[in-house]
Amino acid sequence: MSQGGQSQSGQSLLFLTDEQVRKGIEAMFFAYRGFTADPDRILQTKAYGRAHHRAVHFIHRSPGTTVNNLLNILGVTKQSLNRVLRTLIADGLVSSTVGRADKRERHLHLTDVGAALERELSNAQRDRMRSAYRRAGPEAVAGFREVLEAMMDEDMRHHYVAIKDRTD
Amino acid sequence: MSQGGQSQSGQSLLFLTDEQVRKGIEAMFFAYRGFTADPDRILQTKAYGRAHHRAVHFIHRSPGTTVNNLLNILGVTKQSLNRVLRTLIADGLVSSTVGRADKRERHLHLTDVGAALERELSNAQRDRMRSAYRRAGPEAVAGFREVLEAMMDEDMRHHYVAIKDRTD
DNA sequence: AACAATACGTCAGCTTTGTTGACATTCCAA
DNA sequence: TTGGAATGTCAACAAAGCTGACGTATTGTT
Repeated sequence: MSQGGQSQSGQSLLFLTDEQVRKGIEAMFFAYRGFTADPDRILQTKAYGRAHHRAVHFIHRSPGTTVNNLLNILGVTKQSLNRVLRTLIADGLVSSTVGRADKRERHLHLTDVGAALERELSNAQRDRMRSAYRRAGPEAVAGFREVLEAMMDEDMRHHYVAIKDRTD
Repeated sequence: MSQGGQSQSGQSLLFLTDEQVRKGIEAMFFAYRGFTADPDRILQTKAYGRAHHRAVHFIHRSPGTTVNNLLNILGVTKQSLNRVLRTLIADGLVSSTVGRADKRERHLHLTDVGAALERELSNAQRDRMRSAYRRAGPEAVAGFREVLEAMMDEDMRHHYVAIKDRTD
């Protein structure tokens, strides 16, 4: 099942050798570092962290979303998210309004200041993504997305597809 | 520069709209969670964390590597890495031997027990990667890798390519 | 031989971001 | 109407990153 044996099994399966797969793993590791590097640099100057970025991103993405919904998307505990939301609300980047139908829920929106931060972070991250896309070309990008989608957990793919459908 | 305007600019640039790029960003986020989910589950049962996984992975990858070299690859401080290495060495998963040529250096190797853990973690992560590769197909995989490489920081691409050359 | 630089380890203390546990409020269904 | 489920908040703790300071052994330079 290891290196040597598989190299003889024809070209169509070559890309599935352990070595090839492991290289994909490392590519994922190094690329994710680059992926977060630019926003991280910006956040550091503002006493916020990656968790704040994620919250701001998905609130921008789905305005009026509830805490619970955000929880499911981000995959963290509500206590962990709450700490982040608390500072964002205190700093006036996010507004939390009691639900009309269900008063237990809080609906989250970005304020103008919050939207400005979101844009700054997005732009930095998008620039890198865009330049990677340009260098790799459209077909590579299609493959990139296909593999990423196949790599997600079922439930997350659902979130991703839901989002995709809403805005495509 | 936003959604509406770009959709008219011809098919060859369509994939560069803000929306398309943002979707790539979210794909990256969700996929990375899937990417680490399986090893994380295993690690949790053994009182180790993702940091231990990374150390074990790269020691397996480059047997005999020095602490300093590992530091550069992982992009963390020596204090942070040291905490992890200390427990791995104490638990008998990693051996640290004084360098022959330069006695200041410590060369790191996995013990049999360490190699066994590495295999267990790798297998879990590779299984997911392999199945994603299968579902997406060879061309998608090539594109996947191209985009990831283009997304890395320069210095990290160097590490990645160096590794790639050694084993291809 | 003396001195600076390098490689590694460690201590102390702080930050971010994850966790569990306890609790208040609100809604809904028996 | 009352008890359970759901939503959200507060408190305390853990993992893993960080900076800064320092000690020791070794190497390289002058």
